[in-house]
Amino acid sequence: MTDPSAMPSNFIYDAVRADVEQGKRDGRVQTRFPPEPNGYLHIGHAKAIVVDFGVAADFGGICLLRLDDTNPETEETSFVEAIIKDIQWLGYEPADVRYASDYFQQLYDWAERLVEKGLAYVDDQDGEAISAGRGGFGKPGVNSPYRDRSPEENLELFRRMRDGEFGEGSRVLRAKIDMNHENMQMRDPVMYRIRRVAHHRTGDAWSIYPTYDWAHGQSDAIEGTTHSICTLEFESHRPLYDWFLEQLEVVDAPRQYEFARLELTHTVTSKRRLAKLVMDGVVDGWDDARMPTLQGLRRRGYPATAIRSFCREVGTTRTNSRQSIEALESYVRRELNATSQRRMAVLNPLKLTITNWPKDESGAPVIERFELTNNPERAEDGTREVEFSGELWIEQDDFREVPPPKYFRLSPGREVRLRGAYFVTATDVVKDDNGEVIEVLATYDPASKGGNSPDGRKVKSTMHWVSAAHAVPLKAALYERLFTTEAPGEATGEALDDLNPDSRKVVEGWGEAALTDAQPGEVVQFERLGYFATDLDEDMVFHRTVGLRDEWAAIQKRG
RNA sequence: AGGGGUAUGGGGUAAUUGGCAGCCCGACGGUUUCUGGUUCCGUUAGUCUAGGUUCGAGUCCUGGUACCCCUGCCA
Repeated sequence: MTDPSAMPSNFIYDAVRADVEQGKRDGRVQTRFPPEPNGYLHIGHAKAIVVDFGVAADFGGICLLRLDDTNPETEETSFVEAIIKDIQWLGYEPADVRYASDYFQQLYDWAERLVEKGLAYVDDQDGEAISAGRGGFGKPGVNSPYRDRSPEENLELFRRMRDGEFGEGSRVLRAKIDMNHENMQMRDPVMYRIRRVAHHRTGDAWSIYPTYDWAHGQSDAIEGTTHSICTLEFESHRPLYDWFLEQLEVVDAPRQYEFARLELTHTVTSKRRLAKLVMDGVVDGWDDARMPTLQGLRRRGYPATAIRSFCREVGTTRTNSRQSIEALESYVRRELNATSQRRMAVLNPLKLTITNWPKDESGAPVIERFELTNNPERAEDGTREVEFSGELWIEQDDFREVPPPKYFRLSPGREVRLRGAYFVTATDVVKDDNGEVIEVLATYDPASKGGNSPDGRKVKSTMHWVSAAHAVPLKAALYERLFTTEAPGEATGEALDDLNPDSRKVVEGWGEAALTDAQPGEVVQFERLGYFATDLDEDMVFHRTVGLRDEWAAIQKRG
């Protein structure tokens, strides 16, 4: 069990702690993460995973993965595989993998029991009639004309439903509760419907399928779940959850607790809308680095640890709220700053020529090698060797012919440091026919070798660079927000209206040779440019994970 | 309209259950720095509202207000 002082402070932990201290269920704690295998996991699921697995781990209990596969029309085995992988990537290992479909027989037997007790009946009405009969808010419902069938007749009809004697949609099994109940969920909810669709696991074995309400609590009970944690929209289902377990006389029944789901600015988590992005070709796929799916975030280079600590930090409450995407990014930066290797790369190259750079006997420019630190936060990461010569690439942003106020980088007459190498002073520029600067001429101070001047003079800026003769070509995918508005979907009701056409831009640049050693999926910091993840598939393509906090950008913004 | 929930600085979230409103993100100012990154320090600003109980209220009571969820044979 985790040290209590290190545990999150919220109502769920309070409830679980109270149960444990009172010795309920022998102090056992068991949770489950119950996704429907009809799509990929996204950042919203990450919070549920962190809560479900976290509570279990903190109290020395276990957490199962249960695929809630009660609707055969939308579910696929491929999603199951992806879900398991994503959970493991996040850093959790389910104590067991179960399926609601494992319990179809038990669920069916229990349903017969309710029929026999007169607590469930077969309704021959169609969906429209059932809906109409349910009444409305403040308006009572009316009993189905089939509500008072005898248990014997119901049992016979229910078995014939199971045996596939009736057409799809022609009959349902409903719980017999109260058509006048103030809670709509209690107005004789449907427990089984007829579906002549192959199920991804049970095939054609069943022609009736349990609904969420009938399957969920009972599955929890079968598994021995003690605390069934779900999101707020299921709150009104809780009385029904309890009712079923009570009628079945389950001892030590699980209890349901609801928390607010995670919402993020600039982020869509509706499965329908994400699917549309994929279908319309707006993104390359579910693992496109702009997608909020766990696969997308992983491809973008978000560390699983950052996602986990973010989810812990936002907490578990019953208050609907929306987190800013910047908050998530700040966790990503914190993690990456501590762990990522530093490399120099130039995305918008501008040539810098050192006019007083020496040549060797053959007339070729001298090549020097410098040892550069891999990570200033972590000395044990060591150094790497980088070639330096008189022809370099620097970032276009790092030079201004006419420097604005507070601009510290290179401009004519100003001296700056090339990181780890020399002090250089810009002396002149070369322009093209349009008057654009295409080359900067500079002189270097041989005494400043290694990056410090023996006379102790200071420079205000240190810039990154790559040697033109030694640089390797690379591509970088730069990302802007996929959605322009803060809360897509709110203004128009349709997220896709707010799409940002410039959400991805690919640029070609130059990087130091050491970048070719980066492992697929590894995130490196391009100094001053931000964090980039090496692509898993393509050669020398980097995804921008997040930028650096940039004070100069803030100065510019302020004007 | 009926039922169920929720309200704490700009955003998020705590408060030993009636006892000094704390923390994270951001913003701002300074510090450190061979990354305008990082570090460190500081500033800013809050209990939805109107009453009530109390020595004392974010917490309890009463009345408002705002927002969320519920009328699938989805989950």
